[in-house]
Amino acid sequence: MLEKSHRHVSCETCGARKDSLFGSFCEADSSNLNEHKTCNYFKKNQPLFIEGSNPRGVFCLNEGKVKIFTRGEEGKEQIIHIAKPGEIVGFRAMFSGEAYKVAATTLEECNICFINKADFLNMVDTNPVLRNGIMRELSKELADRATFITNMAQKSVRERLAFALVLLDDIYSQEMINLTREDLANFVGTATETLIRLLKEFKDDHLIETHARKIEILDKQGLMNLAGV
Amino acid sequence: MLEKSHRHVSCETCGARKDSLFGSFCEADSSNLNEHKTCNYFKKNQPLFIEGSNPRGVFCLNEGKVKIFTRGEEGKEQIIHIAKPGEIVGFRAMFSGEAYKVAATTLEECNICFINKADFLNMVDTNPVLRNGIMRELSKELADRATFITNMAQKSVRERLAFALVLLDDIYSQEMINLTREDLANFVGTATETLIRLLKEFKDDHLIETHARKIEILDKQGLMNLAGV
DNA sequence: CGAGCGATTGAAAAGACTCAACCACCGTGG
DNA sequence: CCACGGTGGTTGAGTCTTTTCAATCGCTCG
Repeated sequence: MLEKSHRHVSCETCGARKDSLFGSFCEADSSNLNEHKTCNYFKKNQPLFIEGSNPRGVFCLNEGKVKIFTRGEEGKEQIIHIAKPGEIVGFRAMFSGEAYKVAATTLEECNICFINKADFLNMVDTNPVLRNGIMRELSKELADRATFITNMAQKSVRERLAFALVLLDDIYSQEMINLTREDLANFVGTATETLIRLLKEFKDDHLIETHARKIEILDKQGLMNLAGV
Repeated sequence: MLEKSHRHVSCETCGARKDSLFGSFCEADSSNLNEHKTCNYFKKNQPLFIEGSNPRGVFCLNEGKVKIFTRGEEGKEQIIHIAKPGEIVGFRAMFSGEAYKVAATTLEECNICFINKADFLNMVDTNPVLRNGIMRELSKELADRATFITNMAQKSVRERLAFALVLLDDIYSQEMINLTREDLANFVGTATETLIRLLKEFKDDHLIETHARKIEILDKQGLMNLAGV
């Protein structure tokens, strides 16, 4: 469990690192990275950065989950992505030379390391493997977002919810999906009331079960069929 | 006007190049590029590449426009982007190591140069300015697509159409917007019939005028207000 | 001149949203 | 220990947007 305070993690032994963009780092690279990062504890619902602010560096998730979102006209959040341990958050804005167009906020208590912009860019410049990994990651996400757009445009809310639950099941892997109904609605792109009604239908169809706010997936294949994947 | 056949363009003198990712190329770079590219004529509605195929290189638009799209379940197109002269199409898939997740098809007669994958990647490897330009471009598009997703999720069809017309007015700059109603509907993310009805409303409100299929923007600011930008 | 595609219109149905009220859980402070 | 306030979750009813289906029109191409 997470201590309610700053906890120092060493990059050399960090379990999340091997799944990350830094996964290929040799020992020297890792120890260099370790010297340039700081390690921070974040409370639940604490922002990493907000829209319009200027990027100062990147965040490497060691423990906990973070939502990435934009806001529509009336301030309603649209969640674009939910990042899990091992993911680097905020590196896109390192290259665009612009302020953040998205915001990031913790969904749980988190342990997150921070790497300064200059240090990060320096690593990218000097490490071709890291650089290629980043370019691959950027490209893949671009493709993911094209699919996301198509889903939003062409699928019904029911289909999108089924799709979202399948995605979230992977992100939450061992645990159960644990989001407020509002966050889930903002991920699916619908009203909270509509979301709740559909969840009930899914329960009636034995696709899921709810335990308070947590959602247990009973029939992943059924959800995938419903989502049309 | 475009000749109905292959037309050779030299990179050194290409007008579209200076707006492109190759815009910063010095003379030596340009002439190197020129030696590695081929120049091709494309008919209207001719595919550059389709979903699922393997990337062989990148396409540099010299003249004409190209739609980039994915397909939903029933094969319905969702247009993600419309590329204009100066844009490089298909470079995302160069880095992902995967097959194309999107497809590209010409909307008009086009003159398009092709650069082989190996040559392109070699340029990226050896030219830091080009590389940084690409990383900046990838990052910006990622942000654009986040906005796109939010628009799809939160705006009404009317707002999305207004927004789309403003975007298209920039893309078509000097000319009038010239798309089939179906393509426009697939860009906005709606049914063709709905699109036509809304266009009529916009005409009644003196926001636009139609000349056969072409759309003339009369009140861009009015459209922007409607779109909520 | 006819075929066929793209554009347009009408009517009905469905999906989703809004608004309003109510419930349930949780932590706080008395 | 319990009442209180607040947030998050749930339900109902009515409305509106958007889609669907069907039919018609009009232009272009062979």
